[in-house]
Amino acid sequence: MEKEDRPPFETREGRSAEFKSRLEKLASMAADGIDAYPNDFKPLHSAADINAEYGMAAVQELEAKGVSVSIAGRIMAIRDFGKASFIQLQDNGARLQAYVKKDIAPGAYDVFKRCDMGDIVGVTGRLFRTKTNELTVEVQTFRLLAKGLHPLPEKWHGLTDVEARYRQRYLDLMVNPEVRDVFLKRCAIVKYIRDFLSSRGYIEVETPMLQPIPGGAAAKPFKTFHNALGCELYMRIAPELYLKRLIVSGFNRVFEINRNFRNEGISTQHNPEFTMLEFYEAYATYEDLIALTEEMISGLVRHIHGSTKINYQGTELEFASPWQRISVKDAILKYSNASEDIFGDRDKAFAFAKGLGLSIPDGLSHGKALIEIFEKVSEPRFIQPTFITHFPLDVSPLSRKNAVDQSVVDRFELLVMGKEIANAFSELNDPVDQRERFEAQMKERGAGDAEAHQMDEEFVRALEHGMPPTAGEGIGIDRLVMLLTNSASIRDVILFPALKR
RNA sequence: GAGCCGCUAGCUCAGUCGGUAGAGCAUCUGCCUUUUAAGCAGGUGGCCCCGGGUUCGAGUCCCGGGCGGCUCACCA
Repeated sequence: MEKEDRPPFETREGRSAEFKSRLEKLASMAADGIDAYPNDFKPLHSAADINAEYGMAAVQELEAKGVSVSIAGRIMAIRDFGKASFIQLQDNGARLQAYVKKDIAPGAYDVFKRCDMGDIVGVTGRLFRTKTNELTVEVQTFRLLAKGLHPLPEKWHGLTDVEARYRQRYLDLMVNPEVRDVFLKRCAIVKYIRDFLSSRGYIEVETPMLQPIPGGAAAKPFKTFHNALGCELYMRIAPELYLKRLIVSGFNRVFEINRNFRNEGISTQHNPEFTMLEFYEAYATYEDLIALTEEMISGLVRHIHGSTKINYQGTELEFASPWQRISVKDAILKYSNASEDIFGDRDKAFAFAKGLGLSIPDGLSHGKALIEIFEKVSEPRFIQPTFITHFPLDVSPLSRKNAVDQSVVDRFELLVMGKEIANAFSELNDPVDQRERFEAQMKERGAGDAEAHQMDEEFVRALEHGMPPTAGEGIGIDRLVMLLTNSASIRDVILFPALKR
């Protein structure tokens, strides 16, 4: 909409009575020469520090010391007594009460009377304890630092409308402390992982998000266009092929924590952009990564929860290692009445899959059919952390073949609550084999599999320069955070999840 | 993409059988100088998501659409 089409700011439709009343207070203060948005107030203390230092201090101790503080924060509650008021200030997630009395600081009181819930203010004064023993600042000076024009969500119920919480996440974070906690935990989780890998000699890198050929996973990409280059580019679906180029380059251990983009469905488990950790270690195998994964994640769970046991949506999960291991084949045999010959005979696999009610296109590869069967009969059964190993060759075009059974690869997926948390394999570093795998993928692409991997000549060329034997792994950070914060939806661990409009 | 559910005041929610649209909090006015969802009295505030239809009359019934949630499908 053009500016001219809009009614003036003050009278714009949809503005609440509160909004207008606050604008009037702004005007009244402007008339008195009070700046509603000054930037020269420097708080010397934080609410958290004051609580930590004096939260336990006795009344006599406070009075003897005469502790003066200056803090800033958002007014979250006002209890007004006419000529004195208690206000709750929220500062960086911590709260501290302040007491504003007319006779102590008449000027301050005059400004305060034109402040509202949600305004950000700065106060100075001495600490004391109220009758009910609450640590409180007796306000000597009071300044408005930023006027809020909208009322806060209701103080008791908070903001519960899910859509409003996602669209106006700042309000959600402001008034729902448990939401703030989720994102603080997310930060701690990512930091732990960074520190863990860094301490093992991994270097953190950033590789392209805009890629000419989207590779490293099977997924539908977002397409975009670069004007100056005059070419189509894709938002990455995985960083894998670039990280392996770095292993070729001589960085023996690299990792990246960053966004991937997949143009697919949205659900409680899927957001179009999501955060992935990928790490690659030269001279390691997928077996080494099993050990590393157990150590990293069980350590992480202990770090975040103080124990390796967590409760996720009513289910007890035990992360103390070692975790269960089972091959795709054994998992199918264990949880279905499949006969062993479905693994050697494509037609039998298809017949069995159809018997399960799976609709699989005729062109599908044998291995893909087996994975469909696995996902249907076995995957949901793995609640406790479990490594699923030895995936079919043709669903793993970037993995190294198993030395004993050439129909499977040296790969594992980590399942928790029946959901994939990690995916790792010994990397394919034979450029001839890699080219053949890509060619096989292109054939499947031609047969109608839009997610089959594309040929990436530049990547093969890098392998042709020699990549050391390497193992690599990807861990979905959002899903890991969901587990560790007991979140049912991925949107609860993403600050601004994808929404329409 | 399909099925189910939701959308009413700034927020949280009622709204019966189709008959003048409600409460609590917030806000405004008055009283109140130790409150803890402070209290008391009084007031303001509505595109009932949007568009059609049925009806004397629609927040309510019917049809279509929008946005969101959950489940399923796809995917990590």
